[in-house]
Amino acid sequence: MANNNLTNFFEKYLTKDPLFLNKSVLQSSYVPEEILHRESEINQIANILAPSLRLEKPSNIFLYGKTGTGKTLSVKYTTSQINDVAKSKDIPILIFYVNCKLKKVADTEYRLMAHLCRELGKNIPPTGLPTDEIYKVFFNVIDSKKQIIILILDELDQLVKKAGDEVLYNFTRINSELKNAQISLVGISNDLLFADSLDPRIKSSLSEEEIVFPPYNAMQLQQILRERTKIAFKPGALEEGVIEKCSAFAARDHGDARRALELLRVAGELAERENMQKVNMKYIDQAEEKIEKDKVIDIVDAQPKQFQVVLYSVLSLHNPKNNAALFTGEVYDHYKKLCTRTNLRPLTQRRVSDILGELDMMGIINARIISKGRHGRTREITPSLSSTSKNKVVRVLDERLDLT
DNA sequence: CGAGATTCATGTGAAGTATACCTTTAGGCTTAA
DNA sequence: AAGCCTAAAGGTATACTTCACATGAATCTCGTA
Repeated sequence: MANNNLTNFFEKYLTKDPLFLNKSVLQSSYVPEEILHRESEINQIANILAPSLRLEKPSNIFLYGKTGTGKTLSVKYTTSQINDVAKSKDIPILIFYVNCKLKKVADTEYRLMAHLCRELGKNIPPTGLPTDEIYKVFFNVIDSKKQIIILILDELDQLVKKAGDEVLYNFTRINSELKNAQISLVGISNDLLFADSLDPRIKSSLSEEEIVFPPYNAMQLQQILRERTKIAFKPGALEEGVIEKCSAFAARDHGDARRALELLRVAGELAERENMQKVNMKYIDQAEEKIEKDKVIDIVDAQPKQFQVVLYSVLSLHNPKNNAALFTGEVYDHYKKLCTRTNLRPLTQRRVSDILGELDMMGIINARIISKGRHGRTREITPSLSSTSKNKVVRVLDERLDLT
């Protein structure tokens, strides 16, 4: 009879009136027909990249701006237009988009190059080849004919932080060795101070042009949301004031449009699940919470086991009542105990120290290095999670780790 | 009382190791003439 | 004799370990007011 219930459920589900017309419009990968409030930035990018259509190498560009200010969107939009023109006129332009943040895709020099070569149809093993070998492959494929290559490196700061700036140096240098093709780089970073940490030579050649993306304000966010909801939702599916609230939420911290859209989408999903005819305010609050939780859990889930154990150690030692900071030593001791309990070979403190640093970079914990004077130096660690998502993370980790 | 010297608990950089994976090469076996 | 397969050799990237040295403010020491 459980089956009957289910069939019932599904049948009912089908007869239900969906709130959404086209949910994909709210996803961050969606590129709308018209991009609001970014005309001047798009124009600049277009101007800079336009020479590529005449097979001249465009200047390298560096784009800055906080998350969700439309950097990626603007670049993708402009380059896809270029691509269209190039296709129709048979101009040889190759455009690559690489997100350097994705682990296992482009977080080291080798992996970035391997990824690019694979895009070009070459089969590159995940390890084993010398890095210059990969460069050679890349070089040869690219230089096989006259063409312009536009290489977009999103979240470039992540790559440089992990792999150093040599990669960029190689890219800027490679142009002088190419006989036929030319590469231009489009770097995207949401860390405004990032460029200062680069080698000055690299910095000057990489940021021949610079564009800064300012955050959207609440009014602009509202317009953006309105445009998208027209396509995404059934007319009248949103209660009065919902859009305003979403944009206010997102404008509060640095005008993040991606966040506003996600908020709206998740709120809609929650409302639909509860068979509501309209999305009202309370779902936005719920959505806010759900998004944070899901995001963290996705990240945590994708981590290697050792990272999870270290995180688990931090979370279980942490006392939410007094929110006292933890120190590396205690975390490590507890971690070792956890390892024997889960039959895992413990890593050295050296490594755990690095792992804590990486967890900090991911924003799951806060780790600040302090000196306690006579009592040495250590990291001062607190989890940076709301208590609900912390509990959920602990539960997920429990499940993951106890199996062994 | 205050300027240095000391000290502690880790941070951090460099170099080394283990593992997993790659290509190349040489030897041995099979096959076809 | 040519062709194919296999295993060994030689090479690399990555995650981790080992070793050694660096840090930086609380605390101690000791000379001086």
